[in-house]
Amino acid sequence: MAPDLIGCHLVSRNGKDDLLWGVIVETEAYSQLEPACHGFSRRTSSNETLFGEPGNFYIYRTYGIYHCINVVTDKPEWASGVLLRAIALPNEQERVAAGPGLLARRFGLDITHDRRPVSVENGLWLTSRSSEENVQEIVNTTRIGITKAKDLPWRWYLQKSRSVSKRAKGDRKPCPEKAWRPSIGNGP
DNA sequence: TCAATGATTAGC
DNA sequence: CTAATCATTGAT
Repeated sequence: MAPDLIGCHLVSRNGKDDLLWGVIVETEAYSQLEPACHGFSRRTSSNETLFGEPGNFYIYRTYGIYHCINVVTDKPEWASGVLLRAIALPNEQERVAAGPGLLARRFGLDITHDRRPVSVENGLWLTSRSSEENVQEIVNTTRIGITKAKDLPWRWYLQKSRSVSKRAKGDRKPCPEKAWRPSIGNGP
């Protein structure tokens, strides 16, 4: 799911003529089976969404000040999701959505949006990838900003995008192509 | 109840 | 490199 979401759009409708959208250019995968995932430890009220229905947004507060946006990807009881790390806005002049915290801030999303469905009705949804050529430029590396399960190659980003998160560029070597598809499962 | 930490970012 | 800042977690 994580590489598949690269090139897709995140769209937010705040009013009749108020549409905010951008191209997802950086994602990370998290699975219940590995300790970096919020669903690795026992099910609690705070990670409940991750254990719930797929197709919902899992949004949590991090480091006291920011929020991170995830898409729940597995069936109930199978906690796994995709973290949206960076989005390229159309006509982008600045790095406004480069990094998960900045992304959430730019789209005005916080804990009150947690567990809402990915849907037009909800005013927040995803679209299909605009073109196949984007896929050719996807880079696969290990994940960022975690201390556990550092070696899993579960981060993807568009090479050409200026909007990947700050630590994303330079400091990580691309992983072998065969690592694109996780070798371990996405659930128990 | 308390101390430590974190899927972050900005600033030096 | 560290501060900011607070929900969550695990130990006491």
